[in-house]
Amino acid sequence: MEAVIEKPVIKQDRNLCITHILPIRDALDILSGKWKIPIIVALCVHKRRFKELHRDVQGITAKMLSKELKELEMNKLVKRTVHDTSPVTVEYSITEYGHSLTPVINELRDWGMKHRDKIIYHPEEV
Amino acid sequence: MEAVIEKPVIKQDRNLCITHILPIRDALDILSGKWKIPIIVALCVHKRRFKELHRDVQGITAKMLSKELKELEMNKLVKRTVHDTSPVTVEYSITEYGHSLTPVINELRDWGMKHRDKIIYHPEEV
DNA sequence: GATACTGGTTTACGTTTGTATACTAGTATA
DNA sequence: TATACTAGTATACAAACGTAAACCAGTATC
Repeated sequence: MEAVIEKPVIKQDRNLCITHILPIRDALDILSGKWKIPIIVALCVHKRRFKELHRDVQGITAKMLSKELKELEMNKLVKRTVHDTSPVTVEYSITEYGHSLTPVINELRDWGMKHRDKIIYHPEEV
Repeated sequence: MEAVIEKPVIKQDRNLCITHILPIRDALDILSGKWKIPIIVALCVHKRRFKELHRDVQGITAKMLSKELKELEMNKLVKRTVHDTSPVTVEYSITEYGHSLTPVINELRDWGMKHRDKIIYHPEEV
C-alpha cells in the first residue's frame, strides 16, 4: 500500500499485488462463505450444542450447519465433544487456534457497524 | 467475548450472540465470496484497467470479474472511470470508502500468513 | 488482409450452496 | 401408546456461483 509510484511500473506492481493477495486467499479458503464466521462468533460467546447453535445462527439449515461444522473441525478451529448422556449431547467449542481469529472478527465487526450506520444515516451515499 | 458466565444463561448468551453476529453479517453481505477482497487488495496496490486486473487476480474469469466489479461499484468501494481514448480504456480504482477496509484486510492477511506458516511447518496439527 | 489489442457480453454447462421435508434411534414425558 | 426431545442424515429440488469458449466493435500493427 505504501509503494505509490508516479509512473506505473506494471510488472513490479503485479508481483506486489500477487504477493499481497496470496495469504488473503489462504485465509479466505478456510473462512469464506456465508456461515463460517457467524458460527465462529457464536461459539466465541459460548460453547454450544447443535440445536442451540442452529437457533443462534439465524437462517442456517441443519444440513449447512452440519457441513460447515465438519469443515471448521477439520481445520482445527472448532472442537466437537460427544457427552455420553442420554440422549447423547454433542458440544461444539472454539479451539485456541479458532480464538486466533479474534482480531480479524473484531475488525470485520467494527467495519460492519460503521457500514450499517452509513446505510442508516447516509443511504444516498451508498 | 468478555462475558464468561459460570452457569450458562442460555437466553442472555443467545441475545449477545445475535447482536455480535449482526454487524458481521452486514459486512459479509458486501465482502463475502471468493473474489471481492482479492479485487480490493489488487486495486489498493494500484488502480487498474480491466485486463490488467484480470491478470492480477489470478484464476478469476472475465464474467466474474465484471460481475464483482459492478457489485463493488454499487457499494461505492470501487470507482469506474471511462477514458475517451481509442480504443476506450476503463480504469478501476479504490474509493476512500474502499480504503476504510484496510484494517480488515491487514488482519486477514496477517492471519493468512500465520496460517500458511502453520500448514508448512506443522502440517500434522492442521 | 490478418492479427491483436481494448472492455466486456453471450451461451452453455457443471458445481456448490441452500431449502424443505422426511427419517433414524434412544430416552423422557403425558 | 403417543409425543417430543436429542443430533443429525437422506432425498429431491431450486438457485447461485463459477468456468470455458466464442463473440462483438473499434483501433493499431504486421
